[in-house]
Amino acid sequence: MRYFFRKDQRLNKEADITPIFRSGRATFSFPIKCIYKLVPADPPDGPPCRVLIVSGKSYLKRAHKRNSAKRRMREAYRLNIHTIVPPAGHRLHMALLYVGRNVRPYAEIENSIKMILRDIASQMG
RNA sequence: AUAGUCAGCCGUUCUACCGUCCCGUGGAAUAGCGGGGAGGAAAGUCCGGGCAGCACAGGGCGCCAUGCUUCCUAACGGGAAGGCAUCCGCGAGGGUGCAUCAGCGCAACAGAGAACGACCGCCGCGCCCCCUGGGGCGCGGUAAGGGUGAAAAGGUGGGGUAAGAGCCCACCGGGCCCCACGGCGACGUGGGGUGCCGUGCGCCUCAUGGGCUGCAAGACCAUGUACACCCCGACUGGCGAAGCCAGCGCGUUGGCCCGGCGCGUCCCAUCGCUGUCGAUGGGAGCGGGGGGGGUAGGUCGCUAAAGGGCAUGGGCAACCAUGUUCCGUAGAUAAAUGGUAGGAUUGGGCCGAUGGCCCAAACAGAACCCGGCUUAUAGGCUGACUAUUUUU
RNA sequence: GGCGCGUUCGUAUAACGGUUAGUACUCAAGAUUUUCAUUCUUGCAAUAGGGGUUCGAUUCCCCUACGCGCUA
Repeated sequence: MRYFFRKDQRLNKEADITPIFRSGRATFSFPIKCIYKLVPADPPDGPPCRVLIVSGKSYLKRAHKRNSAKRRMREAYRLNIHTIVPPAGHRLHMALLYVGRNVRPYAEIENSIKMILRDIASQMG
């Protein structure tokens, strides 16, 4: 099994991002909040999931702390996203929001990501 | 040895595996291979430049910034070396300030008075009263004494006087003028003259500099919309015409003025006595201004530059010149530079202590690029110097 | 990212560098009323933090923290 996470698996267009926050479903496991939405796969040969990783300035004031939180979330996502397979013809768009007031250790963040992914998988199944 | 001052530097490291951004190569491919990937402050955005767009003939006023001297620099409100005053420190050293004062303004409360200073006090003269020493009233002189205040009109002593006062004299402090010497200069040292003598802040004045906006600048492609809407537009005279000149009006350099520059077009209808002329109304076009609509995707700008190291020479130094050096070079854009495991290093704690175990790893993350300043920073290193104690 | 602005009692807001930082609402106590409300009287309560200039700083200057706006 290969774990990778490249640019095309990220959300970077406002047209994709706004619908998630407007009409997505939410789940939460401290310190991460997740908002996700199933969309039709168009074009159909893209990746199965695309993600937006956010650590906001209102929770972490210093830039290096925001960077660190983002990197740990991204690493945990990279190693665990293969556990989710969206239904055929659909793609999963999700936003991971860091809402802790300080940066937690990697093991804690990875555990949180696993619980969120399990929750999403059960709701889709 | 301890405590400290100044200047400069470093600011964890190695291996394995899994990843990520850029460049090159490669290819069907997002496979593979090779190379590179945060800082001394990347920060605050406080100064100065480069670069880009807009505006621009030039001048004056205003506004803003700076303000001892000489130098460095692309430039600076930065830096270096100095000068003077003042404060802190035993000291090595450190902090703050410095153009001008001709004129003008302010100095709450307190106090007689904050600048044309008489409340008390001291002294003189006139009048009155008791009566021969005082008291009261009036007119003057007086800044030596009092208390207030952040600040009270140079200080001490003597002469002088009705009482006093730089009113005069000696010494001291400061200012101004002249001369000599030293220094590029700020200034210093010495001599002479002059009785010139309260303080702080601000305005004013003088000199120098500054056009405005900032890479979300700006250029191109794609998508898409609205050739929509509102406001202003004016001509007159001279020369035979074209055109030129003068005046007038409008617009314009983002505070204002002068000045400069640009524009002031054409058609139709009606009326006026012929017309290529005039008036009124309408329309079009052009110019200028206002206000609005759409896109939020991509490419360029974009990273090698006032670069660093070393050597030699110049300079007290900041720095400059020459030579050499495959020493090195992030370029992302909902935004890469990371994660895990093990070891080393440093610091702290505990124990059965020349070892073992546990914990921790400063401040902090590029967003167009440079030069500074300021602020944050665990711990450590180097050099020069100071004070105290001990030894030789 | 760039540019600009602000921070005063619990809340909203004033201030020429100069009394004990003012005003309104709120809050507390008292008076009025059989009681409550209204009204009246009295009181509590603040210059974001740190330095500098000044005799004296909410005000002027510098640094730090926090908040807000504009900008493709």
